[in-house]
Amino acid sequence: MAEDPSSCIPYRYERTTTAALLHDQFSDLAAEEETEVRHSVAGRAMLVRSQGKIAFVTLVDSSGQVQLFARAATTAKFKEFTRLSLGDWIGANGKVVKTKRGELSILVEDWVMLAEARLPFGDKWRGITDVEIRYRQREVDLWANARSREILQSRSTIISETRRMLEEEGFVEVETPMLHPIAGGALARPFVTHHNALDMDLYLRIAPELYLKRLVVGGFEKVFEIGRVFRNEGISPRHNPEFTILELYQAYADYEDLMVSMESLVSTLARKLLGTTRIIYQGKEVDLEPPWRRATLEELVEESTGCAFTVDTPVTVMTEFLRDLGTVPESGWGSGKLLMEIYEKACEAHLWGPVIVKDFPVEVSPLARRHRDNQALVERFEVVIAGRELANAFSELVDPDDQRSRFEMQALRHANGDEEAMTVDEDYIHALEHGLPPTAGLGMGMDRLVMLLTDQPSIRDVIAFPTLRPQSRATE
RNA sequence: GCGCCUCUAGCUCAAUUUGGCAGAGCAUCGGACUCUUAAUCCGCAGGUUCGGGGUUCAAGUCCCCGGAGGCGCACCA
Repeated sequence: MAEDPSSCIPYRYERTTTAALLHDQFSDLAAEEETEVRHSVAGRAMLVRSQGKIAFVTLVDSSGQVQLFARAATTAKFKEFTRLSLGDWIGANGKVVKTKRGELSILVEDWVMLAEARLPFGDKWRGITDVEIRYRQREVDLWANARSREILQSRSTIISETRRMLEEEGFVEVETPMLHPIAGGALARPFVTHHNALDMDLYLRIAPELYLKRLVVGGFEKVFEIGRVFRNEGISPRHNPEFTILELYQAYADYEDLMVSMESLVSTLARKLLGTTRIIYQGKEVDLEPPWRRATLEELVEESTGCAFTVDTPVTVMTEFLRDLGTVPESGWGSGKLLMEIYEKACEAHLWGPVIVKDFPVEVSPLARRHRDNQALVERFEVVIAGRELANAFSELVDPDDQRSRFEMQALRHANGDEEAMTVDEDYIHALEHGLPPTAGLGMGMDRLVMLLTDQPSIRDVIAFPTLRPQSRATE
């Protein structure tokens, strides 16, 4: 039997405190004061300052950092201690003291190597900035750059707080299939995979929407799911092929109810995370304090273009206008799609928000219920913050016949080459025939919410392992 | 997919508008140092300047081809 080469590394280490706890408990210690309190800490040696017969190491753990103070006379394996590399994991034990300069420290008596960092970790002051390393070797980025850790920590907090708040409101968290026989619930190109035993193609889900509403049919009056969805589209600072979505459905409610829910959810998260609703995103202030501005899509289009376009505006007029904006409309686009395009081209990016944009054309909303006052529109709203769509919600379409004709319209487009269009989902229509009560539903991109609340310009910074082009052999 | 920009030591970056011996800080390695905070000081070592071709007496620098990445546009959340 070969000997375990890491036999000098212990299998466990019993630490008695963390960096943050030490600072909490011993902040009023005077400089040069030595306590009799003994503690064990563990973490990574980030800086080593060796000075002859004494040495200092800055130890970093997930809570923060604390200094280790070693003396040749009293510290075990002192010589080895002074030769620690940046990044080595160690456990150290000793009394809690403050140095002459007033730095809280563990006066190390005994310590043990927990893992060696064999590979270099970059500039100790500037960390790592090369995106190749930052994203491809995320473990290096995470410990070289404290901010990267903080962002992922915030992501975790945002998602768990969201979950907690929804549960408090009586929502039940559920899980629905990731593998769909029909990719539905959103307008997007899916990833295709194959099931061997059934010999059938399956699609990675582009949205959990249809299954969640089937659960409402089944009697779950308030459900939500926080999970990954997959869309086979380009990669950009705001798009990752897999991203995390929150979807929730509430029976007996309409889209007006969800506007209030959104305001409350997002502003509460901001207060929890940042202590304020007045946040800074990329140098500009956004005030998330409710109520948010509410305006219809048509109002906003008029505001930014000066033209009172509606779904009743002749197709030729809007086509002409879009051409002037530099967009070539496709032949199948009706007035609703054209209006939506004008909004997205001329309007959305300029809305700093938060703005609740409401009442969309029925043509671009195949799953939303018709507006109670205008049959050409649907009761749908999007939340726009910092020029980006953060959430999309509507009063759900509950009528199976209307749903079928909407699906058929989509299927026609799909047949004409629009790969993002839906196809007819008979199982879903069947479910609606069992009766979906009045229901409101919402989808929110959690990654974008994290970007907003952590002031990050790129979605890659809020995802631990973002999708990257495979590394080519040429660079290896 | 199209446009703009970037690539130099392990890391972070220099290398004059107008080509002239490829450098610094940190990290590594050797040494000094009993209160440091990116410790300091002395010393050693460290390079296919992304790859290939061209112009030139001379190319990191100029030109062409290719590669990798970033940003913007487009689709979406």
